[in-house]
Amino acid sequence: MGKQMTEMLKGTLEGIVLAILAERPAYGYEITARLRDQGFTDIVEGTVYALLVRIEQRGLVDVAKVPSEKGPPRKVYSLNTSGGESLGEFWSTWSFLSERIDQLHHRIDNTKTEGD
Amino acid sequence: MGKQMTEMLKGTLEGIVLAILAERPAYGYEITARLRDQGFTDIVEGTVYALLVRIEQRGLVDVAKVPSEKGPPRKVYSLNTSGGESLGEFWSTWSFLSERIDQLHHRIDNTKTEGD
DNA sequence: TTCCGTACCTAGTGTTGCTGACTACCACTA
DNA sequence: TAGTGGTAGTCAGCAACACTAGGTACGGAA
Repeated sequence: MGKQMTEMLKGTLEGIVLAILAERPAYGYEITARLRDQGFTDIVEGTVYALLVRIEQRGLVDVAKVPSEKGPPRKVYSLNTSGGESLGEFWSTWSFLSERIDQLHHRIDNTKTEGD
Repeated sequence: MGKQMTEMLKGTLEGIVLAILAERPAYGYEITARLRDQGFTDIVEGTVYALLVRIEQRGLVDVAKVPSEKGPPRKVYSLNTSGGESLGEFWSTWSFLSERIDQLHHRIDNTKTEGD
């Protein structure tokens, strides 16, 4: 997907992962797989794990170790109250940015169309 | 606006500035002012100038020095063909990301509402 | 035993926006 | 003359974050 996507994910990937956890608890390997299913094919595990460490240290998630039949124990993350608030802030920041960028997009379309 | 916005602007601010230049050519100080008018109150001049240097080095803009009555000469930037293409890539990357995040947002709303 | 899929972790790198300065030009004022 | 404020651009250093490119560990299949 390229460099542009990489840069654009900064700041949004955390929100995306929080949102995924808001749907239901999940562990790192699973989150990576879900991201890939949703089209973020280039996201690598290392990125997700580092992100999970960060949000755990900030206390946005609760962690439970669950044994797996197919490998090492899973660290299942679930969004707690603090994480829910953080997700709320993410949505408002995202909305702010999203609205302004969409405004720009439409203004430029008009500029092109009207040639003014 | 906080740290979250700072991170989220990484990767999008360049596209925003390209979009502003697509409306009409502008110089750094003016771009900063326009950004502030549009609600990006915390964006500082240094950030914009550094960004302009980058996109100039990548050949996305043409530059013209125009004397100013009120200070040093202005560097007026205008989007060239290459910049237009880059802006196009920005829109497609943005659309991709935007769609997926909005999908997540709606899914979570449904999760909350239906409580399932 | 070796390989593969699962599951997690880490050191180092590059890009980017911010902080907090600075230079330079001009007009106005004490 | 010196000082102030608005305009216009530049720079060094910092923090945050996604990526690169590895690594460990477990279990089952070849």
